[in-house]
Amino acid sequence: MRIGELARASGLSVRALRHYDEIGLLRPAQRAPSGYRDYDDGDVARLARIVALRGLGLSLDEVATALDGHDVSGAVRARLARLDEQLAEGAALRGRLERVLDAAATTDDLLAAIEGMTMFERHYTPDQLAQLDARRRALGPEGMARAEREWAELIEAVRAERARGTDPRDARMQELAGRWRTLVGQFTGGDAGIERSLRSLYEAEGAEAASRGAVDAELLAYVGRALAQD
Amino acid sequence: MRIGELARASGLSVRALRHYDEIGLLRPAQRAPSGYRDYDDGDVARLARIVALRGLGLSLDEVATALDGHDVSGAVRARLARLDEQLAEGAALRGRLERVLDAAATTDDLLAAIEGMTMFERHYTPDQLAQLDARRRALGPEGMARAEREWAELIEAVRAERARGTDPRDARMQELAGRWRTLVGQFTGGDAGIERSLRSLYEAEGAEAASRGAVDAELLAYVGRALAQD
DNA sequence: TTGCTCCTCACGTCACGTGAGGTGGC
DNA sequence: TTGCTCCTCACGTCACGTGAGGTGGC
Repeated sequence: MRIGELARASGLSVRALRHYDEIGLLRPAQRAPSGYRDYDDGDVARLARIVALRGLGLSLDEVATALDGHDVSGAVRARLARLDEQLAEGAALRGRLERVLDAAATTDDLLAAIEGMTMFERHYTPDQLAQLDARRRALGPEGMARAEREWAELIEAVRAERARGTDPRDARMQELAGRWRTLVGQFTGGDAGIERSLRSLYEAEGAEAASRGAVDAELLAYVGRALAQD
Repeated sequence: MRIGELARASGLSVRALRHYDEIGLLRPAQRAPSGYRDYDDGDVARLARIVALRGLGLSLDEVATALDGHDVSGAVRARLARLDEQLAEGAALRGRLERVLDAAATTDDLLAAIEGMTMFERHYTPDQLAQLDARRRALGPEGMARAEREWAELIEAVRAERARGTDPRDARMQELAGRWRTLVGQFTGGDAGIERSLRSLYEAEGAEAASRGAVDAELLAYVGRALAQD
């Protein structure tokens, strides 16, 4: 059997068969005096196994090892384990892509969202990220929009008091500090680990970057003084 | 900012940054007289976006196009579509791997199962494969074991009648032909498309290969004559 | 002068695809 | 002699890792 015939029969390219020869995976039984490769029945049978194992996503190296060492089922099990990892990673990435597209209308928003997400992922553990995500989903789109509005109003109100020079111990500021605590609690869900990660995020990245420009270090310090009054 | 510093800050390797320079993705703003790369704030900002988009699984080419053409969200959407395809393929492969491992105890069984599956996949459409799979799952493990036993007994009985020279029109063979029809019907579920695919499988691959050695062409012809009696 | 950081080649990776240039078989 | 099939190099792919051999900066 010549190489073109075997290629047609197997659905592989002639180049692929030459490659298998080069790396020693499938050496034809003979060479004609002209130099033509001559495959026999044993070669055809071996190729069938090669094609089968390749179809399961094994590398040529793994195929060679499996066929020669006869631990095919070990190789298949290893492949399954690897595939499961890949699928898990793929699913995680899919979630990220969808969240990014959800969060962003413009290109700048989108890049900001990606960068924010990356920053987030540096400071929260995968478990914590899953918790936060679950809480967001529980809120639903209107719930999230409401939370964002509440934060924006609260920050605006604090900024105004600060501009007026209100003392942090003043009753008006104490009321705002109470609302602040409630909203933070809504975010952390009262989880101590998430609180710690949140603090580390603000310390490492700075208030502006961590809040995506919503607050600055001075404003946060002012709120901090009001919170410290209780 | 020199290259080592930027590498530490970004978490990339020095080599990767040089590579980005080589392909024009991130050219440092300046070179020191010594030839040292000198990155400025703009470079750092661009790198942040590069890292962000790479983290979503875009190729460097796509990252460059997205950043220069400003269609980042298009690129992200395209990536999501590609990822969905990959995940679907991965899920299909996972199913194949599990079925293969389920079906096979020894290495030879396993290779036979893979080759049989590949042959199957050449003759049935994906929809038909899904139907067959659903029917198998509905049967459950005991159901499948029973069906296999029934086939084995039936084939043995037919072989015995043939060896004795029984006429296909004989009542004993007519009874066996009836059981044969029932079992085939159980497999095809009465679906005409699957019947056609089954026929094409046997014609193209031959009775022995198609039945994985359970029957040969002569036995099948003998049963065919009995079935033709009605 | 000694470490440290930087520089430019340039090969290797994986499984082939794609020519280029040449020869055997009917 | 003419197509067809085959042959052997050898480069290109993707995103770098990994030396080799050499030089600037404190």
